[in-house]
Amino acid sequence: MPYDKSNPKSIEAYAKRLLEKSLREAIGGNIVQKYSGKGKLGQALEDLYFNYTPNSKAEPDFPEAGVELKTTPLKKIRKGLVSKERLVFNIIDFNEEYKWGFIKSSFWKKNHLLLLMFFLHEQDKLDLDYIFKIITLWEFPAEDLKIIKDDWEKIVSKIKAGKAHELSEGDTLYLGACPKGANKGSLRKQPFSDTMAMQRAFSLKSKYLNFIIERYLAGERFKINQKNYEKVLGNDYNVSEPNVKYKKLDLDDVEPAVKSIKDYKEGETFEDLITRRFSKYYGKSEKELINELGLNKSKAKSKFYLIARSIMGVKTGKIEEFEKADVEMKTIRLEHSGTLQQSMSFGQIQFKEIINEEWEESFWFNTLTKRFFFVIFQKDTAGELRLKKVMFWTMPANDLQIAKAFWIDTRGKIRNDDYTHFIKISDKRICHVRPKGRNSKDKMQTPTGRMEKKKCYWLNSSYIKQVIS
DNA sequence: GCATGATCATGC
DNA sequence: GCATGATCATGC
Repeated sequence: MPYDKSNPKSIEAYAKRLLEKSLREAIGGNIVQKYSGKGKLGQALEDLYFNYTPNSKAEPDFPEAGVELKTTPLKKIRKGLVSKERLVFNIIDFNEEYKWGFIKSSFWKKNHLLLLMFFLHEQDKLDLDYIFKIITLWEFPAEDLKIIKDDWEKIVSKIKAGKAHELSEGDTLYLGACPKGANKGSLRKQPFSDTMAMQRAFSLKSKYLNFIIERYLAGERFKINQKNYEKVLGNDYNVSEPNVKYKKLDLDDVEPAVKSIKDYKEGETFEDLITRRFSKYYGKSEKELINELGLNKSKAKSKFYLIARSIMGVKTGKIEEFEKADVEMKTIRLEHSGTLQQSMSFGQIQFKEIINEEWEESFWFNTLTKRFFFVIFQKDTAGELRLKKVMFWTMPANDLQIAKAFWIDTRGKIRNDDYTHFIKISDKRICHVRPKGRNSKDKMQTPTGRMEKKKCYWLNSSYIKQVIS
């Protein structure tokens, strides 16, 4: 064997020979037909390159080394290379996963040490011809692992409560429970309820992967037990990396809100900690906040973000945890009476895209299954906005079904070239369609080639009011 | 007072 | 130039 199967560094070094190559180039000759087609790259690698039989066992792919092999696609954007999709781990066995703690969980047993192999996905290429761009061992930094463990606990607590059918990716921050299976409709039994639940797998959010990518491109390398590994490394495995110039990912500067594990109080989750930091400022007016936090008289648009960021302990750039978890922060302003000043707007409806979308891949589904962070202000009797409270939130499964019906209706209207009968706020269906553009002449092309006023997705103010009360 | 349409301001 | 968050204007 060209590598030491009990030595993670050796496995990594051998894997790195694939950098800037495709599997076909590395192996040469004919490749057995059974490994063509979507999703077969990982299996082909295991069988043809690492020479072991692919398995779907509970243990890692390289059991002696405790290493789990993961292949995952990159895509090119203007800034460089980013993750194309979430990284999917093992399927969650609802009937087993809750029985033991995190350390003994199927997730941790299998995935505590990953060999990540990122390849560049290109249209019209077969899997075997994708070029590997990033190959690295990966284990989670302690600060991230804390959040991942809490995420796992949250998923398991929902199973224990007989609510596996209500799981959503937006329940958690880094480790998600994503839909998995043929047409995403595969149903599984759960132990504490008779309701069938959608089959789900553990997954890492695509945004989280971008941070792994960036750290790698910035030159950070896998460091655990380096000395121990180096002692047993023979020259055979000492493969230097090809001299390839990567463009460093130009992600925005980020700073973590939690600087150290020690920031947590006993039993606290990340969300508890953030809420605690905000609660000290409840009741303060906008002006008081700006003064106390020592902020410059802020520009109107980013004012609320700057206040929130500062309370969280982040001085410049963006909030790292929120970026990784793809948390959507929204400011909500309430009248003194408690009603919302306005409904909540989201992205534009892409007329040409929505007609070809399926619900679980749609823009609206992906938006609503995010984790939200609401920062809520309310006007006092003098009309001054004061911080009322903050909350993390994800749309409950029942409401998501209403949003789905709304989305199907909207897609249908656009398919029928009907732009005048969208669901309105007065229909009280949680969400509605409303115009939003530079002005009424700001238009977008329809699938039929006409031009129509730009529209966007909204959540009804009355719905948000009910959610936050 | 609310629904609906429209537009402004900012930053990428 | 355009998307996005914020906000305004009008009419029922």
